[in-house]
Amino acid sequence: MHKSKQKKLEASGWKVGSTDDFLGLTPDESAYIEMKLALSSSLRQRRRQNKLSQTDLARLVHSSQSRIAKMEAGDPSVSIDLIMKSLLALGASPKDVAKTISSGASHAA
Amino acid sequence: MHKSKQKKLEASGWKVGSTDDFLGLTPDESAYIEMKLALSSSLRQRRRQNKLSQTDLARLVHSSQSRIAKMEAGDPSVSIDLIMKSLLALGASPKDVAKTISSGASHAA
DNA sequence: TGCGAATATGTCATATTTGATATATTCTCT
DNA sequence: AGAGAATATATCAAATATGACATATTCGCA
Repeated sequence: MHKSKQKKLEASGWKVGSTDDFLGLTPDESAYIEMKLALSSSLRQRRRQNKLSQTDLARLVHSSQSRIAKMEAGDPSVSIDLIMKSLLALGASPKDVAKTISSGASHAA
Repeated sequence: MHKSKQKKLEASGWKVGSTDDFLGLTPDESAYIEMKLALSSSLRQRRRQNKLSQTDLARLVHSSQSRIAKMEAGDPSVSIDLIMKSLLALGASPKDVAKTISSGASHAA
């Protein structure tokens, strides 16, 4: 995770310290963000596979288009809870969720 | 949720009636609760492995003993986000989190 | 190119989650 | 059994997440 990823994170609205090792984030923080981003992109992928617009999905999960957009962007204002609930609503199983998290993880502890 | 999983949960200190025959829960809802309970019991397990009291862990994650207790109880008032962040603070990796979710899941897709 | 649909971005009132605090209950010893 | 630590439960003000909405931007395609 280096320059290119930093850009992504900053672009997503995460406040990122300026220069340090892992972008000024503690290992915990970056692990958390990694999981969240993995889930976010999984959500977009599944929504598209199901041929739904963000508006469609919003109706399905009783939310709004703007919030779906924010989920998929990994916006700091959305909780992992909400992303997970949406994934489940799209037919994902807990095991699917687990796989997503695993695949997003860069290095284990 | 069947025998083997129920045993697992009970072994990690949980009084589990049954999860997915909770009355009136949609599959999504029970899947969500399953994940949450799996993470909850994993938290307790890890905290104990590290020989920390709830008060110790509370200090570690800048929370309070009562909230740790609620996390471990799977209280509806605590988010999965918070449980995950606490797990990471205890040294769990995203892959560990994924494994926990998988092991708590009853039916794959 | 232009038009319409999809998606992104920003704000806001309301709802939920949070840490703190107090207190009750349950464990763990001797 | 009794003391002290650990954990559970309840409540509350403050912080954060939420859906709704308005609007901007990007996309797909004829």
